[in-house]
Amino acid sequence: MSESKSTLYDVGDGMAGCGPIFPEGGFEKNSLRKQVFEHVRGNGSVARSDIARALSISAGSVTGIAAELIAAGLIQEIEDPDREITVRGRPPVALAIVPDSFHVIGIHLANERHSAILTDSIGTVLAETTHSACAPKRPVSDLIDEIILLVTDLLRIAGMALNQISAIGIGIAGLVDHTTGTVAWSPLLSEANVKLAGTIEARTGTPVFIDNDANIVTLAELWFGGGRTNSNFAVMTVEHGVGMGLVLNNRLFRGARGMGLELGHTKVQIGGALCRCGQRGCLEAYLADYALIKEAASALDLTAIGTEKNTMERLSAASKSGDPAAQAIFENAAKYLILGLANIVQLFDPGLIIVSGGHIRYDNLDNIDLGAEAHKLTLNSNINACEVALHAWDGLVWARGASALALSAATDYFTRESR
Amino acid sequence: MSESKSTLYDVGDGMAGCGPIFPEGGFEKNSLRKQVFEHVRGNGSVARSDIARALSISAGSVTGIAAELIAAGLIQEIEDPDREITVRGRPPVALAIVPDSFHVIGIHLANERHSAILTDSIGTVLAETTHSACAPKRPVSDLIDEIILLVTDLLRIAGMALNQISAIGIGIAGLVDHTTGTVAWSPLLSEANVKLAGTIEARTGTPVFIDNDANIVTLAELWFGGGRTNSNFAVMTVEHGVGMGLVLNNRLFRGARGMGLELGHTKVQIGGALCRCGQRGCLEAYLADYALIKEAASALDLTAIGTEKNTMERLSAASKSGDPAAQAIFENAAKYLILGLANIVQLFDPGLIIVSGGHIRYDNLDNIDLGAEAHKLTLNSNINACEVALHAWDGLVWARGASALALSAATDYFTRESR
DNA sequence: AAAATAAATTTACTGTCTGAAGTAAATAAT
DNA sequence: ATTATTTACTTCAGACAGTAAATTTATTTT
Repeated sequence: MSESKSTLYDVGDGMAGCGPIFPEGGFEKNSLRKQVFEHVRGNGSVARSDIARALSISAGSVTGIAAELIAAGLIQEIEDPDREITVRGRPPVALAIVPDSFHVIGIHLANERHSAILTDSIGTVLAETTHSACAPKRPVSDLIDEIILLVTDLLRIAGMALNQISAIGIGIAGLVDHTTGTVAWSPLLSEANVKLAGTIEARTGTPVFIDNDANIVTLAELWFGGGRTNSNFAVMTVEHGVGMGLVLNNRLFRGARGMGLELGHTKVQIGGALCRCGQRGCLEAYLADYALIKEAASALDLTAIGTEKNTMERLSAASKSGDPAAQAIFENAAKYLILGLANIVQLFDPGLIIVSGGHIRYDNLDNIDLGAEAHKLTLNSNINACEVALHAWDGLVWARGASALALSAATDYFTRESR
Repeated sequence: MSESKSTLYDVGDGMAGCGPIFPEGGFEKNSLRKQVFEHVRGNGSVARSDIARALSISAGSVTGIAAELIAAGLIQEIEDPDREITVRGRPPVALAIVPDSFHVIGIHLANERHSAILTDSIGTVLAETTHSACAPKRPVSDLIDEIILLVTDLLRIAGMALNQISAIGIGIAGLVDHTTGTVAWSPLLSEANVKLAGTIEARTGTPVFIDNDANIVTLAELWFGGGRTNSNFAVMTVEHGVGMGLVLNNRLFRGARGMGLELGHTKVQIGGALCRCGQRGCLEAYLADYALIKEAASALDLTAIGTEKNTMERLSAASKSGDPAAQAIFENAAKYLILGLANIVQLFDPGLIIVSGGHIRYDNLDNIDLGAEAHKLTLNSNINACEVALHAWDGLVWARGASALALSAATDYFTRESR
């Protein structure tokens, strides 16, 4: 029975390349062109012979595909930076992504503020901007104007034009159908079933892809975070609400009908605490920021002063300075966090759960071995315990995740068959 | 917002063919050979031109593939049974599976009795047998002897030899890793981490595939039950324990590491009722047969007389004849059943949940609109309500599901590329 | 009998990938 | 210095899956 542990990742992983690193000989049905491109991107710089070995394909194929990708301006031969150990034989020639072969934009739309970044083809952020957004529940046309403003601003900062952008990824809170590009419902919109992707696509002439909050955080982990080296992992987000995302086989799992994975609204108590969704016993009602604030309002005198973030900070400070009521609130929340983790393990059995979000800055979670605690609540016949990691991102997570959405689409486009 | 409903399926669906029916133009990456074979099997009898249209492939490919499959003895041209409406043009020639092109065996191993069936390539049961099994926790060698006995018996009844069997599927309670063919833990075995598939394979010289209880019930639904026409559905089983299975895109979902989907041990109450797994608050502890029997023992005088099945029948009879304590027990269980359904909807959002098991014969569940009740416990922004169906199978479900496991493997083998 | 129609087959062709043979560029041994 | 060895890369014929279009086949309608 292996050990479980909680670790706190730094932002970024300091590794070469970006994007998921596919395990050796992954049984992808993808075209070799895409596999080779992704392998180069994932590893930073690799020789043709390494690619052939890693992907178990013939050397001849690699030569041909590399030639095509070089001709298309997507990859290039480089001087191998870390090459000293001279062995016999013809020295390998390292291949690397041409960073400015294409560019994408990632946008996050939220209640208080929108953020957007512009990245090159390896995900390096070339420009970023944040606009405050205070009007909740606006009509679509207003939101579209805000998006266009973000894009214009970003392009101005980067000194680029719209036609240099290959794809735009958008993350938005609510129920989003990624495949159709529709927002079924969002706290930001007064209308329902909005074909947001299509509209922005028409306005910008650029392919647009949208997904919900939890999925883009998960994509951020897969492309730039602790999930890069894991083929299978879950992400649990604790913020204003509670969400989750799942990566299976290096791919974002979107469930049967694109919805689902609403961990925050699974019931953990019959007739339990009242949730903002109007029902009782939702996990969120015991764990999310708004639930803690509600408790804080009755237990302490932190009544409705300042923003949610501000209140959480004060509650956290009170807890850390020894206030028993504040401590009790966090302790109770931790219990339900562990219960949520245990249920994820029981249902999905991922090897790793990344707990992501600003929340974890407040609780004293570093003192708790979340993995071990969750393991206590799962069938002990579950031989391989699940690792639990905490990951405190900065405010750009969502925009980065959204850019991953765009990067992935652009990759598909540029490496598609029979060009 | 669409209506939700509960329906009670009859055993079998009375449709032609067997196996999942893939929706038109499904984006399978499978070889055309397999797609064509599965389309013919799923539809009973189809013309070449229909296949080409349904799968969006060229008529030429169908001709070639059909020729190969006919040469291999897998399919044949038949007189179209229901063909009267004569239209202009060359009449289509119907293709159908050759039923005795290959045969498989499906075995279910359980505490009280083992069952096994022998089927042809379209899943028609040619022979069945049931052996009582009373020794719990035996060493592997004993279980293997029992399996060999089942197989020998079955072959004798069918008048066939082992070398005429293309694959054997085995379903067993416990934690099973389908990919490696290992039983990590089972209530039937005194040992752990048993390489059961490999051992039986060596003994019989036939490919063997194993999976757990819940997955083979799900396979039975996918191949022979109400799930055939649904690409995405979940199965919830309520028996001695509570389990679930999930079909995504016509394929059994086995999660990240082959384990998972342990719905019965997700926690629905912190510090709740004691479960047989030793923990508190598991869904199973409120819903499974053993939990109800435990309650019945204290509320009524049904103390430990007779088998579990017997006790459940008496409890059910008491409830139906108006005993308030018995009724209260079932009412409480129904609440947790609905909670379980709601959590499945919230996490997986399948279009259909099939509640499968003998349990549903006892409760008065036909009076409850489970779909509507579960929908009350989910986010109402979940636009498409989930249908809930009850399916009372006979005792051969598991053996049928196990045979589907074998059928699917045999199909892969016979339709594989470059034979 | 001829025209129309639909099904099935044949044929030429495309794109992807492999395997084997050959070329290039370095180090090691003599 | 020359030759052998080793490894990286390239070239090319060919297998294979699949398509699209022309052709043949079988039937009904006129």
